[in-house]
Amino acid sequence: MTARALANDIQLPAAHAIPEVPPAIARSADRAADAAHLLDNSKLAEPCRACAARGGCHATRLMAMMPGHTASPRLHSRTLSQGEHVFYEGAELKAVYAVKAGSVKTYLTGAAGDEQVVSFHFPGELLSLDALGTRLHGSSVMALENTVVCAVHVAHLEEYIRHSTGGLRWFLGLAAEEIVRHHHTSMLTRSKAEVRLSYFLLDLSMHFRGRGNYAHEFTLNMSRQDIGNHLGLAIETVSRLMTRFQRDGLLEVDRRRITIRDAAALGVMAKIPWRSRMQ
Amino acid sequence: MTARALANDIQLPAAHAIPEVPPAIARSADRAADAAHLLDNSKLAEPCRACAARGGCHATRLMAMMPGHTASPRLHSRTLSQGEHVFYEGAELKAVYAVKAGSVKTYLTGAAGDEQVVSFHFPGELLSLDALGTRLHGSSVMALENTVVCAVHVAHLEEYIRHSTGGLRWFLGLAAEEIVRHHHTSMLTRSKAEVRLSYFLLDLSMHFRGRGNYAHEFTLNMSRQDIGNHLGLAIETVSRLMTRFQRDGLLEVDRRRITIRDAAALGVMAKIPWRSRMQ
DNA sequence: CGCTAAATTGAAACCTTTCAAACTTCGTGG
DNA sequence: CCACGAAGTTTGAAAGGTTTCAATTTAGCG
Repeated sequence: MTARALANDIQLPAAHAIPEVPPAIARSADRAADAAHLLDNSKLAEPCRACAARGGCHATRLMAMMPGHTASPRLHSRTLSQGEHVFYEGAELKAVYAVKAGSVKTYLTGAAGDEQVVSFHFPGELLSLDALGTRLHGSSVMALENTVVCAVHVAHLEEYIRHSTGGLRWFLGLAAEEIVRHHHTSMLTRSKAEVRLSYFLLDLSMHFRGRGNYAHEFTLNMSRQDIGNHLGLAIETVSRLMTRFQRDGLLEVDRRRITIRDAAALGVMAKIPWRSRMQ
Repeated sequence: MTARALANDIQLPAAHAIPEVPPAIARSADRAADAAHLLDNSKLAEPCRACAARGGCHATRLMAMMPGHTASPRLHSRTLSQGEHVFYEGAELKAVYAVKAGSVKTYLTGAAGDEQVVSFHFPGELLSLDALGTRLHGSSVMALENTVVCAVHVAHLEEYIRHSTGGLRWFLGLAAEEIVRHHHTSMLTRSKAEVRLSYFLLDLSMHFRGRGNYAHEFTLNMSRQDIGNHLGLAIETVSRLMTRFQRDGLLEVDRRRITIRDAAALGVMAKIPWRSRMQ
């Protein structure tokens, strides 16, 4: 692998610039997280309300199953700065995490140290579901900005699914949703660059709309590098397409600020079927 | 969309050559399946034993939860010929299906009638998990050869997860496995054609090995068109790569019969990490 | 045995990546 | 508060890989 190729990969912050992060390090990081519970909730509750408005916020669900959640929920929360990790691939699963505020990226590390951004996650979404089988994290999660995550012990999750009303249905729906998302992204494999990027932007737009924000105006929390890596495109291609989309009046780009001007045309380009959740 | 582009899409058999299959049709097909239970089990049991040997056969799990499974399991089974559908996208979910014998492909239908092969499934695997949330099938499933599927009512599945020992753990693992598979395939998005195809062949090889068959010699149940569609490659590219792989001594290709000659080299080409389940 | 579908092979067009360089932004330190 | 350096982004030009178009060969089926 050339140095050029590596340049398109994720850059770990200096403190974590270790070729292979040993499980021991990751575990100690998790222990630190456990110690950082009993956090101020005034700020945490805010994004959850936004999620609840949507009715599909998984974080709210998880909050509801925490002991004493109504009055003053004692969450096992953790704040992260940009670049900090929630957990590393290979680490032991100690809890399922929900994003409370901010945003994160999930990525895999290849044999050659190269990395692949699998997905981005926003408030209300769960993070470590892929570890429920092996009990080892199959991916790493890094904060894209100042972020708050909430940890729920797996035992609590299992109890909730097994005994709570609607808990099982909730989880079945969650699993199904994950698979459907997989199906959608797999359609991008055969698509051209413009389809991938337009789909990505619209998907993001719908995410923000679902959270009660403007759908046509938002800021990208991730770098061009992350976008390109995630979509399987060179960052130059992403940049060029952004420019072209703006030239064609589809959207306005100001650094990481995106304004969608012609959502319909963008939808046609993304080849989004009507039945899809993004209409 | 040009006629040429459509040529790479799935061709429905004449009997089903309807642009949009109405849910009514799909539902009647499901009803026919329900009527076709009480099937001969002598042949059905065989692939299940093979799965049981592996220890991870979901069909076996599901069989175990059927009433009276030990002596003469009364399975809601259904036999399909090549080209027949288990269910169509948009149809109401009536049961979760497991492949008992044969093989199927799962695909989505786009707005323009174009289609995308999402995955292939073999004995022991479950099919309609993506419908557990909406209770509507999010994808269509077609038999690639003479195939037998077993239907398990969702209520039974839920009861099993909730009350049976290890049932929940089993399902959590299943969901996690699905997500991990998603992660792996998403790595192919940014890969070149040779990586995609070599990964596909090795993945298939491991599938067969897990089922007690030879890992280095197997036959492709699907057409080049299906392979190309699934991998996001033109069928010509698939064909050319097959030829090249053979020329380079990586494998031998005789029509749909594949013999892997140099699995190590193929693994290097596929960039498979050591920790992966495919070693 | 002939027809039709599937698969293979060749050549040109197209798209994306790669290489290279300039430019902008942001954080840090003077 | 400004300057500087590092990182991120944009833009151009050439190289490479994949698709498309076209034609041929092979296999499957009635």
